[in-house]
Amino acid sequence: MQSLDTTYAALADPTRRAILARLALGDATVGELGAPFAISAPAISRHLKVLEEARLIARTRHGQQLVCRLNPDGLKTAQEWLDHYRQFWSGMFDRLDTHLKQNPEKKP
Amino acid sequence: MQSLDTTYAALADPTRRAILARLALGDATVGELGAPFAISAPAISRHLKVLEEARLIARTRHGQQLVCRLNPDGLKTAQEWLDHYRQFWSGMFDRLDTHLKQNPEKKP
DNA sequence: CGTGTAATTAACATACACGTTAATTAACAT
DNA sequence: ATGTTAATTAACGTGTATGTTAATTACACG
Repeated sequence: MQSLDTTYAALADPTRRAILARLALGDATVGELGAPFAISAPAISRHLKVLEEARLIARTRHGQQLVCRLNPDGLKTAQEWLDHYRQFWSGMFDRLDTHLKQNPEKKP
Repeated sequence: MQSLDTTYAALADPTRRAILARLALGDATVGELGAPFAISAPAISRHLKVLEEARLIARTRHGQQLVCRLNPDGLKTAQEWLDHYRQFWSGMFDRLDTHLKQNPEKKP
């Protein structure tokens, strides 16, 4: 995948965002990532699968353990879409500001 | 609301992103927004409600019609969270780059 | 006041998201 | 081989998301 759908859907879950926040501090195994949460290992495994399919993380085997690492690809996708509209909104504010300065003290 | 959950969940739906893209071109009524889509008016209405609760749009009555307008609040929320991690990832790439330059031509 | 148009809410069907426990695969140790 | 640990897949329950059609509210107009 890696569509915007899967990326934003992945980010919509607080557990998955917490996992990403943890990974921002450094790579971690699946077990380490799941430890802070009060949910079962299979639940964590599915969250990681969602994050992987959204290209937000990547996993590599290290002997018996799977080490997880952040992957910028997915976030870049999400951010590029947002940036497109941020630019528009900046323009919108500028025009509003200009308009108010040109038509001061006027009642609607 | 206006939590990250609701914001990203709102962005995860392609119909809602298309509505936002349309609104970036200018304000529009509910009817105008729904016209391009092959889904019923109630479905559009619920999409707009989701976008409104995520603070991605705002609606105001204009006589018989409801005019929809983009609202930067929700997107700012989403973008601030992403920006936090973009900074981290930039750092990650810089460190990787530095490492490769300091240890050139070395096999893993 | 009655009629038409814009939009929402109500009631319902169906699919997917997220959690559980139990069973399975993979890697390592004895 | 046997057992242990790490992690996933299988099977299932339940709530929420998304769509439908039918009914309802809000406004405008003659």
